[in-house]
Amino acid sequence: MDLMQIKPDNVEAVAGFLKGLANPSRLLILCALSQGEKNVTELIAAIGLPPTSMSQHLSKLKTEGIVDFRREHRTLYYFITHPVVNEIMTVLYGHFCAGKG
Amino acid sequence: MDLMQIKPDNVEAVAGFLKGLANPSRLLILCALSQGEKNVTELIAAIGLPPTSMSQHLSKLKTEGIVDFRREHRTLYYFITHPVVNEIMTVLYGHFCAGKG
DNA sequence: TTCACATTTCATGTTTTTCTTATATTATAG
DNA sequence: CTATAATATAAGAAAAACATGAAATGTGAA
Repeated sequence: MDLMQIKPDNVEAVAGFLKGLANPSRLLILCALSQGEKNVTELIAAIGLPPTSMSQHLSKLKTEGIVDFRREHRTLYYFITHPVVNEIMTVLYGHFCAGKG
Repeated sequence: MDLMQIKPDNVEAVAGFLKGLANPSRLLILCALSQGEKNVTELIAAIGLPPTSMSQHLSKLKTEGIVDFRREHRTLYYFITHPVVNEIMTVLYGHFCAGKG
């Protein structure tokens, strides 16, 4: 059973992806986006983060290829692009949150 | 579909867990341990990390509850304890490594 | 054009991570 | 008890992440 061996070539990419996820604010952002796309103002309202901070977190998520956005007039709608995000979030939810309230 | 909403109370714990994983050296350590327990010397040989660095990474993994060890004479055998680790590694492998060599 | 809105970028300070070197602990052998 | 092997802890500096406030960008409205 050798299925989960990550190749050395890929290790940096995987670590970068995980770093993208490994922050409380970004996890909340991804939870919000897992329900569907949201614009920055909506995310700020939902999570209670200063606009500047929100923008930087979104930028980091975008750099890692985890989210992308589409523009509609002045408004940017962010959405999850990385297909593995929902899988991982589901696994995490199942372990950390299920059966706790 | 609200399955992957992580509660605010748990967000710090989840982020901490992900930070434990989000490092190239620690991913390689976990890959090695996913094949079964290994002692520190074996891990050093397998991954090529200075002993001090290895010890510190193992310590961090232990702090996050991701690994534990058992002692046998002078030798400490580390193993993965956190049940969600293998699930996550499998998801990551499937996305980042499968079909690439 | 001028103004306001939505969002980003820049600059800066603080905290966290990571690496490195040196020292310490623990267990076994002699 | 002394020496050595296996591993951990301490302490330092360098690098990355994070938060904050000020200024800038791009878009649409008047």
